[in-house]
Amino acid sequence: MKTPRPISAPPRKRAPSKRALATKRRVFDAAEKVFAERGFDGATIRDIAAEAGEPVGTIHHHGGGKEALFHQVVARRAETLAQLRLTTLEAVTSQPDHRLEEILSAFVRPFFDLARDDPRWQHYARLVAFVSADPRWAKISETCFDPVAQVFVQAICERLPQKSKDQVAEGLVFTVSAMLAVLTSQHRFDTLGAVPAKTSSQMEHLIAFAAAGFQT
Amino acid sequence: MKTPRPISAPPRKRAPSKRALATKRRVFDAAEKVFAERGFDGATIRDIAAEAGEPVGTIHHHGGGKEALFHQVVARRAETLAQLRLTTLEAVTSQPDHRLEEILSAFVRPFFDLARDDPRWQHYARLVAFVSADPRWAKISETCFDPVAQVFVQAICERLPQKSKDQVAEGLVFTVSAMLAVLTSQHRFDTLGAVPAKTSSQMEHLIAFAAAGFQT
DNA sequence: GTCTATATGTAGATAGAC
DNA sequence: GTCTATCTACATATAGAC
Repeated sequence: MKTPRPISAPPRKRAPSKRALATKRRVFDAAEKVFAERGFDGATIRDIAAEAGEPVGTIHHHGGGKEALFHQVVARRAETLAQLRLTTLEAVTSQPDHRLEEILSAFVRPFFDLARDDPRWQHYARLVAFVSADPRWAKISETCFDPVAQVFVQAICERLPQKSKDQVAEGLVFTVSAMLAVLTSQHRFDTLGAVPAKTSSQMEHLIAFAAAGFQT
Repeated sequence: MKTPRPISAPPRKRAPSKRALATKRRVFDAAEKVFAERGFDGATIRDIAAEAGEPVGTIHHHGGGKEALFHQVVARRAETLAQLRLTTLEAVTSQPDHRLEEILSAFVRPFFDLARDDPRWQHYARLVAFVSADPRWAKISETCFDPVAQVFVQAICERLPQKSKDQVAEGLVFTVSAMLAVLTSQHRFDTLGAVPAKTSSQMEHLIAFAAAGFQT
């Protein structure tokens, strides 16, 4: 049972100061970058501390241990991404004659747009790729990303009534895999293709590729 | 300059005994499994030793250090996979009216077939997924997998003359990403779809999906 | 909240007996 | 080739001064 806190008594936990919040943000940004570059096991608290310009103890204080820090860093931007995807989808599906490409774009494009200019979102994309690939983090995926994916599966099903939910889910997994490759594995394209490609056009190509695949 | 070894002098390196070769194979199989489950940084020499049922020193003796061991384990099965893909492709392109699906199948199917019954090839698939995703191992990908991928890019280009090499390379990266997802991330499909899907049908769906994407 | 110092465990690697 | 014992380094985590 929760006991309400008397107005005059000292709060159990004071609101953090502006300075403390700024420190925490620096710690999280640094963790995001280091985890993205080296993965969970390859990253060390000391690397993160050096990147943040903070002593090692501070990382533990704000992160609550390596694994808790990892969880929090992944969850931190998930809500922003989810909202952006859902409002974009809403704008599409409110049109009676919307196209499949627009639905897929609502899923893929927000992530590209965020990552295009902000290096922190580029780090986050790499982090998401790690989380998606490793069964060890399946629980994080389920809470942070699957609910929105389910909404998109539903939207695609309504647009393609002849397809089963399983077929659509399958196609979305294909699409997400390719999306993460574009966001995080530029080197793969550069070694196979003739000229280095631009991410923005890759995104358009991916949407067209996937739309054709879904409609098979 | 190489000095030829006189027939009567002792060789610099004796041929390994049958027993030594068997030990080495056990070490590599164990390393393959542990690296696949935990990634390079998450795996430890001691885990590998325990899995192989060998003392720690033996792992170093046959592997030559953690990173060298990793390289060797990835390279070990690459040649088998490459040959199987190339001969399958050969059989397809020797037919004058072959279909795009058959080319893609020649790339995707051998890996599925090997992994279907042999757990060691399943481990290897996970390992390849790790290697493909991490820029840190880009050099390994370039030597082990890119040459064959180039051949397939060429074959697809000849089948789709209206497409540029870059477009085809892009599509193949999309396809490889999705293929590795099917081979290694069954949990992704299970949480999104309604019923757990079978890998073999997923492979067929992937080929159809990708073929439609290429022909857009 | 911040920082220093330290406790405790375990990593990769090797030397040398067998 | 195989195995035991050990070296050295660095990991996470925490205790306690400020």
